Amino acid sequence: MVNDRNEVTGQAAASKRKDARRNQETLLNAAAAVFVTSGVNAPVRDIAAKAGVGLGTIYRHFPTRADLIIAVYRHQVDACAEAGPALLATSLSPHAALGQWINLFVDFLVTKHGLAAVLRSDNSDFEALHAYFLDRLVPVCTELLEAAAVAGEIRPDIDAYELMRGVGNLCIGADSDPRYDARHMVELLIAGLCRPHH
Amino acid sequence: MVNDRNEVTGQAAASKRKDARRNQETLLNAAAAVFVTSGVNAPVRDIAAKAGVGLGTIYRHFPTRADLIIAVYRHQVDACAEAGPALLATSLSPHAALGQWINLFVDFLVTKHGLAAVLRSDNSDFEALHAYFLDRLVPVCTELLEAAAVAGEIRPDIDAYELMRGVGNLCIGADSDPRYDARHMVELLIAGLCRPHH
DNA sequence: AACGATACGGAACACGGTTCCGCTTTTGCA
DNA sequence: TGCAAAAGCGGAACCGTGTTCCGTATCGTT
Repeated sequence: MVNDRNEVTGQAAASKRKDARRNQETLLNAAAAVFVTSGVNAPVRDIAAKAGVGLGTIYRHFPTRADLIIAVYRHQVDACAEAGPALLATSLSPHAALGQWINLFVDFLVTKHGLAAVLRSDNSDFEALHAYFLDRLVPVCTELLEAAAVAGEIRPDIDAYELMRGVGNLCIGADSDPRYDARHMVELLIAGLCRPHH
Repeated sequence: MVNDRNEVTGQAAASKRKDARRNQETLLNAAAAVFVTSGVNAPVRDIAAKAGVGLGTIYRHFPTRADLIIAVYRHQVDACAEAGPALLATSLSPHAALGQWINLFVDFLVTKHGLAAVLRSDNSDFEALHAYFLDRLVPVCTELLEAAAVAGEIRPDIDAYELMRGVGNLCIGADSDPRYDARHMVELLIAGLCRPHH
């Protein structure tokens, strides 16, 4: 098996034409740059322009806007996923580890203008994005939750998927509104996880 | 003062032409119906069709989609606002009253497919909608929060605006995803409001 | 050098909100 | 009652977006 997986989201691509690979790289960079300055909702055309590339090129490399977003943020999501077990391995209590990990996740979402909103767009075009985040992050969250539950620090009936969605939702519009501090709300939510005291 | 306020969102309109008033009524009903079946994001054209009316007609009565939404839900928002003081006047503890009131708000949001998302759309077209909800509900929430804080039931540093936004955000996509129960997350958030126990 | 496969650019299409304007209905006044 | 101005109406047209399609250009192999 030669392993030149690429499909769309996989990174390594050994077998494509040279210009194709160069363009994909260019696009990823252009997209990242545009996302930073104009938010994740920047028009595809803007990205094409920034990359000096035609629309067709974008859509061959990334069949859909969401695929482009996934590709751009793949690394960071993966990094977040890997941080979970790492935190659990420290001397932190499981609940503290969970808190830290959620913080990482929130940082990530809040940093990318509009990403949280896009994640939750009921627009079916973004199912792929949604799915990727979930596939990667929910298992990690489950692990952390379980550890904290076993340690008796939190209620044992919390569902990771629900929690992730809740946190993700809380981050929507966190930039672009100085009166709303998503971190604060997330903090409250995490506090609410603790066993109700008698 | 003759009080035939109407502008756009006010209901009573004594001074318009008969057909105009009839059409406005028709539109409100058609919109409400379409919102129920197709969600708040139904295309304006669908509403026009349902009402048997041209696009121009909609836009004269409601300069923007958001204005139409406001008009349709005005009553319910007002009812929710009025429920706040009423709950506080019962024998419930302030924190319980707050919980009930938030429940009312959540019910309202979750019932209308996509309303919560629209409320938080960073699309500037919906500023009016956003503003109306806030103007009406934040003061009530503030009152409830203060009462609970004075009673020593919750942390005293909770901002009503932030809380409303948080709750609103948690309700996004609550329908259309059986795995996500917004009420559950809101419950956790409200639990997180309680003074941290030593 | 030539040729087939691969990739490219961007015009064209679908769709949703919004604007514009010529036509119709209502109203107020003579 | 008759009629002109005012108020409304319908819907074609416009704009911004995502996505598709296809003729053309480029690559890499023979």
